[in-house]
Amino acid sequence: MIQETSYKERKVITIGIVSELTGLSERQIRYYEERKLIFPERSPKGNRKYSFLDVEHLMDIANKREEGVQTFEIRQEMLRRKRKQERHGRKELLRGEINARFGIQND
Amino acid sequence: MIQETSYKERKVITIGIVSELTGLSERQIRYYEERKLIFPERSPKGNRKYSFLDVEHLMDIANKREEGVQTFEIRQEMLRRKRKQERHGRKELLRGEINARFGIQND
DNA sequence: CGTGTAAGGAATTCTGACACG
DNA sequence: CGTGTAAGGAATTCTGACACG
Repeated sequence: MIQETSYKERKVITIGIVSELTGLSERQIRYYEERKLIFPERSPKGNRKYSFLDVEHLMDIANKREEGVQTFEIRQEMLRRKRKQERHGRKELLRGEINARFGIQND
Repeated sequence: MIQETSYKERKVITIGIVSELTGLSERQIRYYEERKLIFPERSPKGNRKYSFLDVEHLMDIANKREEGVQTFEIRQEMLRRKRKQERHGRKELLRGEINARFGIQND
């Protein structure tokens, strides 16, 4: 858990390779970024860098698009899922704090 | 085990990013390839592609070099380790076969 | 809306070579 | 031996724009 971003999350893949990996055109990949579906980092001189997780997201997006789902709908789903996770995260955090004070001692 | 090369082994990182990640110059990285310490794949048009595992190997190589170890020595160590692993692999395979015929039934 | 494409420029990468120690 | 560097070319990536449906 104290790990610094695992392989899956590290942004190290250039757009050309992402294109090969996903089968999407560079145009499409850049457009999905414009629509805020994907968030590459940038190298010092401005080149986009993606993670394996980004690649997986892009493949999910590609599937949704094939089903005719529009980008703004995909975005809404993403945001909904994210908010849900945040609520879950806060709940876990709280559980941890309560345990720390009143829970079972294990040290 | 039936997984197709995990994130760690997939060759998707270009030399510029490997250079950033390892602190080595591109010249050094290419030279270590020439000395057969590292084996990038190539994109259709000839660009080198590395995996995270390659990046780790390069960092090990960098450490060895700082200690003054020469590339051919690093190579020898690599080969020794590899042969040892192969022997181990064959042993495990054999153990599996023996078990399959004479071992405990578990199906 | 989602994607293709031509345009022009900037950054990346490649190879083979010369240099130095 | 290990690494830097300048050289020239090829491939990559970037942005903003026009096109089409």
